[in-house]
Amino acid sequence: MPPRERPAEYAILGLLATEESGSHGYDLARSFSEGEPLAEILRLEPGMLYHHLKRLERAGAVSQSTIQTGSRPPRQIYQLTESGRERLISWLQSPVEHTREIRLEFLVKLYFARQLAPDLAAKLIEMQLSTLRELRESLGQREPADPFLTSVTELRQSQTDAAIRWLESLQPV
Amino acid sequence: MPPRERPAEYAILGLLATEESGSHGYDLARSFSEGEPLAEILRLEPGMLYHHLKRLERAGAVSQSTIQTGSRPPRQIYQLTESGRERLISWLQSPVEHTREIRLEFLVKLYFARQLAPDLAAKLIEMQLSTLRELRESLGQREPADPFLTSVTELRQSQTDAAIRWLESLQPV
DNA sequence: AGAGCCATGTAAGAGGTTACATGATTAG
DNA sequence: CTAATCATGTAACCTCTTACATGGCTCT
Repeated sequence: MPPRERPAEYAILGLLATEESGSHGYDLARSFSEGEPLAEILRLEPGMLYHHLKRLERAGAVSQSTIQTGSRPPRQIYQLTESGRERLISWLQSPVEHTREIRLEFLVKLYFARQLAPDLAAKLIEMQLSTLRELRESLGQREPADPFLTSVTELRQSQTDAAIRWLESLQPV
Repeated sequence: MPPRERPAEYAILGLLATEESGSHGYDLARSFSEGEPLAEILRLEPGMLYHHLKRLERAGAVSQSTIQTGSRPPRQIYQLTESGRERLISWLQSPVEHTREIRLEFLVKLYFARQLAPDLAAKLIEMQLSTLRELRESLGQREPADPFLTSVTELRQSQTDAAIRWLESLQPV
């Protein structure tokens, strides 16, 4: 699981973190369907959901057990493992590096950080702020010759400024 | 070629639009390599570049001719067709629909619109502004019950506001 | 009786990344 | 003589999207 972002998988871990007794695919799918807050920031079709569950199981982040339900297809119950919980927590404690990742990755982190531990959310916001402030600093120091690249930099600065101001507005919570 | 964005293919068309006599893959690749302004907004490795060229040829947007260069592998010269030019122009005249597409798609449009025809760039900026203003309007009318969704909406509003202000700063040009 | 829910997936394909294959030529 | 440049690609591998397959059960 290590390589990249894959926010969907962490969202699954996040959902399982609040379900002591585990949960099955169809159940998790509901959290990603229309009307649910998560669906506003992250879309996840059944096909991919089941795919991610298999991957997480192979990676040891969740454990799987089968429950017969009579006539229906048997439920695959997934539970967060200790290793899975550690990965989740460590992910929730790392800010995203680019402004464009605020809209998806960071929002997912924030959503679960708030649910699992409010102080974790506060720390996350603080770290994200200092990351973006550093980024903003480095954008300010560029001096491109090309007028087009000047515009590009100005766009990035203004997007980053907006994200910083938004984060600051969250902070007093 | 119709379905989706694929800004890289339009960037190729854009480069060919300023080369009456056509250009070959290796040559185009230079425009996407480090130090070039395009590389700041769009990365394109050789593998994908050649792949796109084949697609564009199949779609009739470029025409291909082979030139023997003695010992080296023969150059494949690509030229923009009339149909290709029409697609490019029509693409340059359509604003992007979401704020997140400003950073890539819109910047590519702006880059080539400015090079090909300044009045086209002015029109593009104007249309993009009205699209984003409409979007901003609709974001302002939401009233989510959930405090988390309120934050999400505030983030989107602030990002859209920043993009609008940036576009306005471009306009007097 | 038919619609929609439960519950799991597979299949096909679009689109992209990274790395490598080839083989001559030119620059240091 | 070695490294980089020219010039074309292929191969393997991911990720995600969309659509469908299966088949019983529940509600109206």
